[in-house]
Amino acid sequence: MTQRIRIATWNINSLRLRLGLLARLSEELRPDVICLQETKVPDELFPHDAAGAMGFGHYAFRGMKGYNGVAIFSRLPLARIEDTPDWCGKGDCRHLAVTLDAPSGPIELHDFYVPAGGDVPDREANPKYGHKLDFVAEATAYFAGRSGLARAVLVGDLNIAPLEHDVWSHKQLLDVVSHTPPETEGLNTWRETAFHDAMRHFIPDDQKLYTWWSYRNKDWKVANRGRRLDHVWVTPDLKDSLAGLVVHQEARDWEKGSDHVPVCIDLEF
DNA sequence: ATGGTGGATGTTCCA
Repeated sequence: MTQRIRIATWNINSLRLRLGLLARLSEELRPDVICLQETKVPDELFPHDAAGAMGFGHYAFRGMKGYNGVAIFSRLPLARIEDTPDWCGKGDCRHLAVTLDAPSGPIELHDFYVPAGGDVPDREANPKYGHKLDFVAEATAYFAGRSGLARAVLVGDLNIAPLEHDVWSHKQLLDVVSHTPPETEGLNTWRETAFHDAMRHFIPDDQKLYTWWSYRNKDWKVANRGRRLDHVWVTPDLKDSLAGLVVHQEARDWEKGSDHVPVCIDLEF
């Protein structure tokens, strides 16, 4: 008897503003677990009724006022992993880790929101860019120290498009934050510590693949100047369990939608 | 070379 688990990741860009669209995502894609980023809701204002109303009996969240924020809604029981680093010592709410109680056995799930990094790709001129590179380096060191990590899934808005065909124009974006060599090399090194790129498992490297289109381009579909900023990674032992990928591109046309679209991965055991 | 849009906040930050 095979067990299928669907895990979704979505930068929702305000949980409270888009509760209705989250319900729509839940109905259209029927994920077992949804990892959210940019919830932009402080913990004391978290909408506690939302998860249950959408059929998710279990949830965890870490938010702050105005910015950042991550949350996980789940049909499977989950236990929060508490002893995770305070990345760059900033107290930001950019990472949530849980253990999912899946029928096939526990799965360690990491939900990340990597700093966007500002506009100028220069550490000196733009401290946000340095923060982004430092965050990636710290995360790399953390997972490098987790030797033997298995049955783990890492998802989130990593704010870096690492491959040539993760952006609409590799050459034109080499100096644009999200696709500069220090970022792409850093992200690839992080992934290689312990993970396999689950999206590129299904879509070859030479095919364009995007999860984000800027709000600043009105006719996003015509210009199609997208980037793959959202990612799903799995430890190598889960590679043979990968059973499907959905990049829910139509969500970019939802009324008052996010600039990111949901991504789902299916695991079959 | 610039500005374009959107969310939370509060007269500006962040993306």
